[in-house]
Amino acid sequence: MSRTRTSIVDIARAAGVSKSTVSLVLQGSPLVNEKTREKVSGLIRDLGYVYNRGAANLRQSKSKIVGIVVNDLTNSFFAELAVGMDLVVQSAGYVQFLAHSGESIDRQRQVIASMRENGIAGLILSPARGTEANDIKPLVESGVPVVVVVRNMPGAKVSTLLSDNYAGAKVAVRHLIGLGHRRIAFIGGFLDTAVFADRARGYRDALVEAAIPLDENFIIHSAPSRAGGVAGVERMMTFPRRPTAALCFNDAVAFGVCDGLRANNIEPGKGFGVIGFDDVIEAKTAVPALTTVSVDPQGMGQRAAQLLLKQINSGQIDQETIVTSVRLVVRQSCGTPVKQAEEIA
Amino acid sequence: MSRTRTSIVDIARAAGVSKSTVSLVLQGSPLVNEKTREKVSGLIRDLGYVYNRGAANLRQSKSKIVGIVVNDLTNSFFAELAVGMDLVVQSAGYVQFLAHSGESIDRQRQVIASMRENGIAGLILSPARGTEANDIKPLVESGVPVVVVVRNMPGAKVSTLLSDNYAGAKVAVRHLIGLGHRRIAFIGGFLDTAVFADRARGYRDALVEAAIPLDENFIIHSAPSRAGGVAGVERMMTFPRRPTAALCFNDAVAFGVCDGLRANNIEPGKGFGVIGFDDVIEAKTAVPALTTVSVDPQGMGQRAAQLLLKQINSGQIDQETIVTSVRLVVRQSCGTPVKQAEEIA
DNA sequence: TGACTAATTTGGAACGTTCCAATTAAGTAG
DNA sequence: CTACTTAATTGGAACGTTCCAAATTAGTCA
Repeated sequence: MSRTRTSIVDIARAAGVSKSTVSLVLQGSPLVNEKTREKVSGLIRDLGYVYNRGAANLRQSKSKIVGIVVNDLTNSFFAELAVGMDLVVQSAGYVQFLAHSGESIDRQRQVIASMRENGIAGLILSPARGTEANDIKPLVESGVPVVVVVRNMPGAKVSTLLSDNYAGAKVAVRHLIGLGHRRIAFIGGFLDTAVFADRARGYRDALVEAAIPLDENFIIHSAPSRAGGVAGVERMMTFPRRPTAALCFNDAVAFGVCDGLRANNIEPGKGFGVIGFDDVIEAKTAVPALTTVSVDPQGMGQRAAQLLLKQINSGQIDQETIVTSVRLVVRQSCGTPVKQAEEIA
Repeated sequence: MSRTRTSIVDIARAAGVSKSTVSLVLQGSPLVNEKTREKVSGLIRDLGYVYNRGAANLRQSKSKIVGIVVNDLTNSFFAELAVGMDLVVQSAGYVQFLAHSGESIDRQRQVIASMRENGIAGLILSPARGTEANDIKPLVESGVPVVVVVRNMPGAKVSTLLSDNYAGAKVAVRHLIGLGHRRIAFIGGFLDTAVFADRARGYRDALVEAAIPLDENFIIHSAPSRAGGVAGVERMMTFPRRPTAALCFNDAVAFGVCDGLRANNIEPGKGFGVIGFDDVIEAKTAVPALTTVSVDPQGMGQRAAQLLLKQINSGQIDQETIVTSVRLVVRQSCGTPVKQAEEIA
């Protein structure tokens, strides 16, 4: 029950050696004699010493901490994204501050400031809606590498990791067209985001490509959540000539759409084709299993973290934009046979 | 593009004042003259000074960082739990290290060690399966307050926040019995957890209470996930005399059970009653809306964080165990009318 | 043995704060 | 003007590391 935690000099004193030597041992330096190393290591164990990384950080003015701010942790897409980051960050010997902005810009600003005070070596940001380049400008200018994921932030001098939303939407709609659908809706998503714009563009272009006239009513925006999907179906049901299939903004919306359809006695996959976007874990086990554009959130999180760590370690903060490719995973929510192999986009 | 970040002495020099004064300003001390305060504050803004909390922590040997380790962030129950904690932790001016153990004890041990080196003021742990009191003993003994949530850890000298799993299961089963069900299954969960034990006990006792003979086969354990729910139904379908309703280990399992039922052409809520546990966000919007035992994960996270902060601030680490009450939220997955009000347990 | 090289070890200074005791400045009462 | 109180300000030590230049010890060769 020692009141004050034992430090490097306590170890030094106990070992009859200088604090510098203990420090060398801690760093695994080859300069220290095998005998003394053993003695010191033993004492470190016995005295229950715990390294004070804060002190080290101060001295070296660098840290082994990265910040991660995610707009919505309760959305499994982002949760998985975070888990992917967690994985590589931990394994690289770093820890994360991981915070949830809840789509609040204020909150996001606050938490980034707080992380900055605590000395992060880098930041991964999945920005809240409406985030501007200015919001992270001071951080960026102070030389801390920043990686923006999922949503892009025009004007920000940072690296960005996006999924190929345009291509994904396009291939999904093509798939529906290939199955004979002509009246295809696009459901969910806020129109003020770049992600929405890209996916909607892919949707439109695929229709144009097949010479299918575009009905702007068929683009139904709503919250990008399960509830939003249900709401979208409600709206859709009021149309005189209803769509026969829908590409959904994301998987959450797609699940909501399935729920909504059932509430209207339409069985998803039978009377109506549903395609999601993201491929969250549940997409595979849901009934019907969801045909969706796989973004591999966990993999994306990993790549983002790797990108950040690369920049941290190299001291090089170049601003590359990486667009990761996506693939359509065909399952059962469009009524296609179960046995069909997963197709590559 | 200054290479070295500006510090308190830079401000002091610029203001023609001593670093001590600047420090006082930073702390909002009433001792400093209004004029100098203004001058200093102005320079702090202009020079883009950012407070180095690490240095302060070193001096004061305390920190404004708490650690949170969660066993599975991809499970929305835990994600919401984390969000609740995030909320109160941030608002109290703290930041969190938030990590995902993925049910790996090794990982958990590692990450806790790492957090310790980085100097956390307290830890909230939702332990990985099989965690032992020993795993956090050194931390606890060094005087860092620890709050364990959701799963309890016998033998650990820490505060614990649990939901009333026993009562929740009991009231749920009573509800099913009240609806006329006699053959009721309990699906999902690993049998080596205390949570499982408590819920199963509630299940059993409710049956006993109604003088319904217990069929041990009806306790079907499987992974506490959506996939586990599907698997549970598969098993159940092989029984000669099948249950007519099920209490599920958690909502994820319940959703899986619904999926599995549909795959067998049974409509949940019509031919079969389903009750979940937790009341995650999606429970309300799913179709059928899930009748479930509401644990209010977000609220629970908040309470856990409050408990921790209380201990941090008071320096008092008493080990209280709080069992939060739960309530049955009746929705549509047992076929009860939509209009029925939510009942209090 | 002496001189030289290689292998270890070691004092401080430094990182950016806080905090205490002490100093200086400004009022105030006699 | 002195003595005293109150208001502001300040230097320096301390927190636990790292890092550098320098010192010590051991080893080797002639």
